[in-house]
Amino acid sequence: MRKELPKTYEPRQVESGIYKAWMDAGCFHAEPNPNKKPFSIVMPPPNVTGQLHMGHAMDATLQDILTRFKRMQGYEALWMPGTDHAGIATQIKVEEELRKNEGLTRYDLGREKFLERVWAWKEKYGNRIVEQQMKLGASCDWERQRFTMDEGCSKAVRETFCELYDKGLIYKGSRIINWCPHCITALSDAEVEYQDKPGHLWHMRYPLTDGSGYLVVATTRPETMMGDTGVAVHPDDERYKHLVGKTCILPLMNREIPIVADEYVEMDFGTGCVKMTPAHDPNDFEVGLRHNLDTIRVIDDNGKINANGGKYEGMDRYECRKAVIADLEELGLLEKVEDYSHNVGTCYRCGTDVEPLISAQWFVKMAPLAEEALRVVKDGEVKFVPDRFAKTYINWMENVHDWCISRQLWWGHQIPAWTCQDCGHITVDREDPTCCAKCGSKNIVREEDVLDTWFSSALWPFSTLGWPEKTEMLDYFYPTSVLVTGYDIIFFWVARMIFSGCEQMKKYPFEKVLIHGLVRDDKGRKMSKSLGNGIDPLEMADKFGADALRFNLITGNSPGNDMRFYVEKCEAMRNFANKIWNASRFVMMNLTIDKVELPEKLELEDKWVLSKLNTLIKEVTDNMEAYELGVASAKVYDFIWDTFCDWYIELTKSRMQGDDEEAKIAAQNVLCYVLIEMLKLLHPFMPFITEEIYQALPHDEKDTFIMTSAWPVYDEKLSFPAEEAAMEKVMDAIRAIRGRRAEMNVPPSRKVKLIIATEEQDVFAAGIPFFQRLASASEVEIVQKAPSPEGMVSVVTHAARLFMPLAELVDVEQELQRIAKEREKAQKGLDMVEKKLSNEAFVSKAPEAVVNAEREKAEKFRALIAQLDQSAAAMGK
RNA sequence: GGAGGCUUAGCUCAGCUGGUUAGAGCGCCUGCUUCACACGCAGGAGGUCACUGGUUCGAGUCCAGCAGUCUCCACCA
Repeated sequence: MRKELPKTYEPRQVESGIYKAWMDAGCFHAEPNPNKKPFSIVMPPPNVTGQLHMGHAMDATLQDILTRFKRMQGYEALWMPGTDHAGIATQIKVEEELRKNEGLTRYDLGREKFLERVWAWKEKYGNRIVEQQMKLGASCDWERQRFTMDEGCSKAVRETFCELYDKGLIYKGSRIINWCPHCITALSDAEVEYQDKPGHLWHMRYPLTDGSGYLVVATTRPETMMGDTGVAVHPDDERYKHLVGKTCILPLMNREIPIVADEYVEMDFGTGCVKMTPAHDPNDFEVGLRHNLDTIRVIDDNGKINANGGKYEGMDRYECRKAVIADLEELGLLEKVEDYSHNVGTCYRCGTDVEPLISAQWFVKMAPLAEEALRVVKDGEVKFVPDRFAKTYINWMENVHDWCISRQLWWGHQIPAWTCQDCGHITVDREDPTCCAKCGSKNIVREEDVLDTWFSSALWPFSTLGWPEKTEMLDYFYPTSVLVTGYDIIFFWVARMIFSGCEQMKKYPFEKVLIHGLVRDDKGRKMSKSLGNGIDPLEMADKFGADALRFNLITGNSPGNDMRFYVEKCEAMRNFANKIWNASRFVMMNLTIDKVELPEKLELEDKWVLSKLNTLIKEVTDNMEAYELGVASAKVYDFIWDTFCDWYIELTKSRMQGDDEEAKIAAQNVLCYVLIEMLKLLHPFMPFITEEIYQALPHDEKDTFIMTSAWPVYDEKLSFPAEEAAMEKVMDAIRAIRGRRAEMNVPPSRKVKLIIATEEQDVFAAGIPFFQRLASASEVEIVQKAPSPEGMVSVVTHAARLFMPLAELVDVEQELQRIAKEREKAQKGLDMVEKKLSNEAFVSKAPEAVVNAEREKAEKFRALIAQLDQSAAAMGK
């Protein structure tokens, strides 16, 4: 059963096997269990088109750590996985393939055939990202894996749509929306990214109809002027007051348009006259409504000028811009051109400039939904970690506009609405209707559009648990415990899940939202395809191990903050894994026990390490529960490397390599015990190596896997503060000797007798073997009274004076100087502490524990100074 | 225009509810083939915690202001 371990840990050789073993044993599966408390996370569904990137890796690692931690704590822990159909992204991908391979467009195939192709594509590639997550060790309940367009989710979408429609919270209307001429679909506000782009402000003359002159309007978008249906000025603007109510002539179109007064106009921007294009600008649209202006759309769905654009018909919008300018110039109507940089909305999928245009679309009425969604966050029922993101959320939710949910795509949930060709009534139903609900006509036509992808993801926390059916899963796991995601999708997703949960379930979807930052490259740039600076997480996992990658991604960074990815850090974490590996090899070397049991008689060093471990358990648990995963992992790292490897293992060597069988077995037991507990604490972070080692160690029969074993708990009986302090005194002395020897270039191979003068003879007596092994002492003598310093190199700690007969290295003068220097340092420390203690206010106001700690500190300094003085005095002779 | 983050060792970052002699990784310097590990061991150098005030017995940590920097939201044609 016990395996021989190779000298270097080879993650590649063990990871997939371990993962398979977990899967085969059904370790990740969760079921409603009345005897356990539920813990649940729904995975942000990655796009089926997606390739795993560092952001996914971090997101998944965080969720996996939380899930594994809670599972070990005895919760019924569900991590619900799935993928997103990703409307635009997937459709574009398949369309591209179609064009490249067969020279066809989706229109050539027709809706039905095209959708068959997309489904086929999804079947072929859609699971790629899932397999990639498995490589990282994601402990999802894969049996429950969902897809936003599977039967259940589709049912949830339809139910939600119908309910909201019936409540009047979904409506169809003609509004100004954001249109992507490349993707040829409407977008929601959230899907528009604004970029500062250099442009121009063109000043154009619009002649007055009465021939008395002209107005000058300033615009960044001359190509929309064919759609102008008015000019607006500010009501208080003295320059133009006399013109309000009159008309002017729209150049190039020779259309008479009214001059209106509206407060929207800023008097001191541009010329104070604004051309009104209600069909292509949201502000103009509002003004148009107030003044009854016509709405003339001049740009079509492809971004080309339509028939309303007169002679410009058929031109691309930017081509048209040039033509319009040229024509105006020729007519002498272009007054001037200024450079002007302004924000241009672009499509978050393809980067094309978004065209605001008026269009008939479906919307979710947000104001009523936002109310409860705001309340649950403001009242703290849903908490953001870190909580500053609650502010971001609240601010957005308070200013939210109606959500445009219709998309002119084929891949997605088709809107369940049928328009009657006879009476115009719209029938919305859970079952496909055969006739108009109002007039009974069979002449009804279904909406072509599909819903925004985020409409279905908004339902994810309950649709994946079976809603709209009443299921046990829903009962047990909803609301979910925590949602983990990046700050970049708070608006897209988190906000929408919250109001959807509140509305459909009458209960918020999760209690906590753990927000993480972006993983950037080593120069702090966003990783992106176009920059080519992305680092493939799987490549890193392959090279350094999934554990090293995971540890890298969470150690030493904090929630909500971006991090930079350094390959070197992966290396360091790989080294850490190897360190654990070798520590385990040491423990297993000459292992003679089959069962781990703490011995009755514990040595000083045993109590020291157990006590430290006990503290670690408490702290790490607290940190994990507070979502301070980076701090928790760093503490485990420090304990393993420093406390366990650099000290405890070394401290056990004298027993391990000695002749006392009983002592050897005791040491083995403590070593094994501490190692296993450490591995448990590390397991959520580094699942593979901890499992691999656990399998090789004697362990509790009922825990087949470390991943199913219980999380360590703080144990009062294993707390030994006195022994901890005593051991530290010995360690201090060892460090001091090592330092002293290094300073004088005494090689470790040169063993020297050590004389320890101390009041605490018992403590140091227990440390004798350690001085021999770790401080190159040939023999150790413990005395009460210091020996003559003649021919001795000495070093002092607060608890002891240490002497080494190294006559040829002794330089009394130098020695005295060194002592003086150390004394000065100690005195400084003492002064500081004494100053505090002599401060009446400090003593009376600070907590007793703090004051006592200061007193102890003062004692230590005094002791150290006393020792130094004795040494100096002895030498002065 | 509004909101927020960041500023701590040469580099990248931790530092949770105020009490440490301010930490880590990498890098750097000096030793070491010590029988778990050179993906290692021991020792060391390196920081007025951006700046200015305030609160407090006590501030890297809280408050105000200021500078630099980054991000998000809104947006005046």
